[in-house]
Amino acid sequence: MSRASDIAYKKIHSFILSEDAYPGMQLTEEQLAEISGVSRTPVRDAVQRLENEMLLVRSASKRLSIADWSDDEIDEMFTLRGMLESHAAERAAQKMDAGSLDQLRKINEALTNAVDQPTPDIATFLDANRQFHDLILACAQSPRLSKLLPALVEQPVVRRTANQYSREDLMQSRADHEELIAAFTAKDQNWAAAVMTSHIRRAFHSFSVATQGSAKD
Amino acid sequence: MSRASDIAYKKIHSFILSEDAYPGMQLTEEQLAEISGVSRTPVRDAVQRLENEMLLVRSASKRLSIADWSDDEIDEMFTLRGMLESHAAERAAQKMDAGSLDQLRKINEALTNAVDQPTPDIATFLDANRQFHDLILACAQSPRLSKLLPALVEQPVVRRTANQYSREDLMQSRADHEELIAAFTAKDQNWAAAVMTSHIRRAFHSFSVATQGSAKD
DNA sequence: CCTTGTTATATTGTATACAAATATAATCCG
DNA sequence: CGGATTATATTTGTATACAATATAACAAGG
Repeated sequence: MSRASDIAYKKIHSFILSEDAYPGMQLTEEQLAEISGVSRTPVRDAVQRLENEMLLVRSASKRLSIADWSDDEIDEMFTLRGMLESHAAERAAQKMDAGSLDQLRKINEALTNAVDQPTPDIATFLDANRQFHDLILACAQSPRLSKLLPALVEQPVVRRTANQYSREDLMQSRADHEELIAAFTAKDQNWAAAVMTSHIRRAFHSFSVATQGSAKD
Repeated sequence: MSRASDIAYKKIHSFILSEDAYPGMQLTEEQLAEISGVSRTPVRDAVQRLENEMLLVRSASKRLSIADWSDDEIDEMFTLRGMLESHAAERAAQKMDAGSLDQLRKINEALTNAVDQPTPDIATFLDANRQFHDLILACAQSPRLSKLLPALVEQPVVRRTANQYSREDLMQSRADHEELIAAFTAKDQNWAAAVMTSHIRRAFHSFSVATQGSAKD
């Protein structure tokens, strides 16, 4: 992507993740230009991307605000993500080569190390986790999946809850990844798809519990 | 959407469908501005939308061209569309109300009339077909699905082949729609999803036959 | 005091001018 | 003549100024 509009995208994205932002928050393009340090033109490009990812929403009168998802929408999001990532795993199981398998193993080692700390290193865990899923997506070799999935991963949802994941949750994720690798090694599409489905569904329920818990605070 | 960028979107979209355009065709933003009758600014907005729908593609050096899909990509496209539309039908079966059901029936009547001509009225058929699927999508009440699906429907693919559909194909579509209505009436999610899956898969195979045939010409 | 209509203000949308990047053409050297 | 290299032209990217539109503030009438 181009320079300024890319900067704008990143800056706005991380602003949305920051503490200064909140769901439903109203924003103007000029404010975002201020935050990004570029003019409104590239900001509008970035905003359109973020609208597509549904992180930003435009009201009927074209005003911008940060998305605020209902419980039903989040449920739906995980469901769709589960469908598409399972499908990606299915395809990846067919097309995976030895090099990619090796890389998956390495990534999951890094992930394991991040969890195996006195206090788990969440940031590293999340990064390795993303790499793991991205590599599978790449192996699926479907430009369309690669276009659709990012809009469902929704890092904000992930990050806002990951800190509340228990060590058990993290270890289970690690174990799922191991099983995925086994399925890929066996080139077993159905196995890979099934593991991926439960992997995502579990993430959903961890998420639900975590947010319910925080709502009580 | 806004006025000029909306005009640009429509004009460019129909240009891509027109005879003057062909897959892989290189275009400049200025040309598109010329076609649209507006300046490059709203054209760029429209182009980004069309990129998301993967009708336009940007090369590494940011040059624009009309997408040219491989057989594998088209297969994948129908597969994903099948997954998502089935899911939409599943949700719609739960949430469908009497009014919407009525509307579906009316739309399918119009579709039937279009087919029941000495020479089937393809344009009307396609329009009614789109309305039918759009209404189901609306009933599914999932903003995310509504965002993702349009990128998979790819009207160009539909239109380029619809003229080659036989009357039998069209009648079968009509029958599928009737059965969908029945499934919705019975509020049977599984039934609705299954019918939708085969409906899309059939469309895919009609498409494959049609394009293979035209390739022989 | 509420409602409605009007004016002022803020925000988004568009056009244009210019800067940066890229591709194409021309030139030079081997 | 071929290949690299510079020069030119084309194309995309960005900033800014202005136009259109929506919201907010406020005044007048009921």
